[in-house]
Amino acid sequence: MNKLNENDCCSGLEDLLLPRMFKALGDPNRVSILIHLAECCAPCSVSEVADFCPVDLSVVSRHLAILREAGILEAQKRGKEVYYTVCSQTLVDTLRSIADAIESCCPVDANLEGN
Amino acid sequence: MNKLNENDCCSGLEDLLLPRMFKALGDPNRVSILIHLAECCAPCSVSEVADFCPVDLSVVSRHLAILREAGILEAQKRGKEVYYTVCSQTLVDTLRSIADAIESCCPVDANLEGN
DNA sequence: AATACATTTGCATAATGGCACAAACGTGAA
DNA sequence: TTCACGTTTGTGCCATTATGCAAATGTATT
Repeated sequence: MNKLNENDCCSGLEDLLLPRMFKALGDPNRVSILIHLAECCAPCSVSEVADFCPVDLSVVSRHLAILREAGILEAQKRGKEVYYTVCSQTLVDTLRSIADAIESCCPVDANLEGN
Repeated sequence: MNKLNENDCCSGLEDLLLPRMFKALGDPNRVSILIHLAECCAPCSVSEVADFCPVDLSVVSRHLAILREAGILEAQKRGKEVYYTVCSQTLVDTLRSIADAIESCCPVDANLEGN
């Protein structure tokens, strides 16, 4: 009858579920930018990304910055242009770590059958 | 030199990166609610969750509804109370699917070494 | 039916976020 | 230096959202 058994199995979750990262992925335009960059498989400049986005170039620039600050994208300046790429390894590792933490905490999906 | 090789490797990403889900995880209070429910490992009523949240009970009720509509939580009514639990299996599967899709698209983290 | 309790919903307010436009900044070339 | 180009930043507008409080709803008990 341990109704509130606060085990610390999900201790890592607090460090993984960073609102900044999810906030960055909470906007449709940013998601489509991310997908575009992932499909591109090559660094894209701000202007190139903007060609695929229905919003102003300045807005795209801000979206890219938000994704970069969230650790989802990486930026590299080459001359006048700034090229963005997906931090795929970081992103993949983070997502899997979150999945592992949740799984280890709530093993068999012990959902609403209790009590 | 295929600068814009639009391969469809990440085709599944569009169906996985749903803004509603990430928007739900983009709020600090909702994240802490989720972590609390995960640590609880047992269904929690709205009032129980509210005891751990600095905001009003009505706000907690709304947060729980948002997480439920995002497919992150599950609700079950028992008498006067509503018990929430984490849809851990769904959540874990979704996160791993996203990770797999990104990984298969951008294999070795082919980041900023191109060109 | 009347009451008590848990939750949800209506409403107003303050904060945040996305957007376009214009101006500023940085960089390379003439 | 002057210029053109790519990007970022300032600003204002509008939509969305988080919040608290009060009222309404639902549910079991008396």
